[in-house]
Amino acid sequence: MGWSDHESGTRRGYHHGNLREALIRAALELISHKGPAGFTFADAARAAGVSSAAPYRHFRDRDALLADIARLGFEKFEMALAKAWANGKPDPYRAFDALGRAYLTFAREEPAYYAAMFEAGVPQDADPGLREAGDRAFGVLRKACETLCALLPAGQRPPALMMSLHIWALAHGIASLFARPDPSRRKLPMAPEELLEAGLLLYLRGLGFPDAPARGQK
Amino acid sequence: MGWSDHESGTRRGYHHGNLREALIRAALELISHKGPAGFTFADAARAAGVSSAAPYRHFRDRDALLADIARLGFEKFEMALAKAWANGKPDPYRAFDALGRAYLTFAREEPAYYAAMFEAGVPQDADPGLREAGDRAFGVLRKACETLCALLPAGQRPPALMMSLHIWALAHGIASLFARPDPSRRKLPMAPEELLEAGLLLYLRGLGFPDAPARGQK
DNA sequence: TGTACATCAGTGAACGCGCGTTCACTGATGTAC
DNA sequence: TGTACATCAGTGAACGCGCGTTCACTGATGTAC
Repeated sequence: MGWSDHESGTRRGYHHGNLREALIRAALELISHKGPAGFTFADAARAAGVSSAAPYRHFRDRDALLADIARLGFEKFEMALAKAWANGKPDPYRAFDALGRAYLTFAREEPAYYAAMFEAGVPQDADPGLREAGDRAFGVLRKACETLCALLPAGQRPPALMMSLHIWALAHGIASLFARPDPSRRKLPMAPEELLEAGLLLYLRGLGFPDAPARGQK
Repeated sequence: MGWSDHESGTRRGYHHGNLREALIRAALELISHKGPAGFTFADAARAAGVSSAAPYRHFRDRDALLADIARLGFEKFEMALAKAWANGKPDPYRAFDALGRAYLTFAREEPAYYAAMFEAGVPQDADPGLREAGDRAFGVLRKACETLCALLPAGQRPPALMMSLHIWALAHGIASLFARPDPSRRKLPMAPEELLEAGLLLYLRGLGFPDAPARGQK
């Protein structure tokens, strides 16, 4: 033990220097291996290389740590979705497709964040800013739906809020049933991304959007 | 304690007589209040009014109890879905709508079963028959999709498997995001049932099914 | 119908364990002068 | 530049608690004869 790198999250001397972040990283690691219910405050302290009393300097209790992880997760999620959406570039349909893929990629590559955000049962008001962070992430999806809706002739535009809730539910359903690295997930005869893409395509068609081959002709 | 009713799950004398069922009921009660992670074997024993060693006569451990609950849940779920589908009566569209409603009703009214089935992380092979029970429940959905697909002209029929996976994901997404009695659920500007119904309608339209008003004319 | 006996499904005491939490403490850091 | 001091972020020992699990046991039930 002893002296070691600041960024790795391990000890640096008597003062850790970065314990808050180290605890979060340790908790993420534990959650991704054992589920959100399968980690304890003591576990996180041990993994960070500090005594079991040290975490209390940074978090009121285990729930506060989980809520913080959920909030951070929504912030990262928002960034990932916004990057994929890319303000609707190169065109709204392609950007929308990328958004869907980004959703599943996040769920698969950040299962610990995803679990803290959606499955750990963290109350929405557990952390000031948790709900806001969640709303901002959802906002990216909603903005994308608004942009798409605006492509339809006025009078044929569906409510963007309803549309974004449908998309969110479909993506979340696919992510939690089929795209999680978890022993309880279901097997699938196709990639989750393909399933989502096909679902989005059909849903958009139902809303009156032109089919993909027809888009180029516009 | 002493003598009491057999069916209520409480004691009847030295021998409980119905302990296995009583433990399951106690666990369901605990899960619905504290989540699948929030109950212990000892809790269940206490709630059933027996010593903490008694459950070992009926279940290998906590996980075996949870797996049994998940299996029972899938069996009840299958029955609820099959009843709603009613073999496609009075007509496939109406039956399909009822199926969607039944999905959300189950998730809302049996949150403990639903959590054990989908959120407790119970491995698919934890219990002989767990996967089979899940497959049978899914089978109802798939059968309904096949029936609907058969209404379309040959050559325009989507793969029923893909269709049923989309429906399942959408229903599960709505159920777990919006329809659970849980402090972490999101608020919604409409009833989950309406959201699902609208989503199904749009999805079916995307697949080429005629709109609802047009169906009566067929 | 009665008796002996096997089996079953409970008891309750005990154990080790790890968690959450508190506490007085102490080493390290930053700052006023 | 040095010194005194306040503050911060850790330690480690201790505690009570409840869980999981085992064990010898015992009361109740069912059955053979």
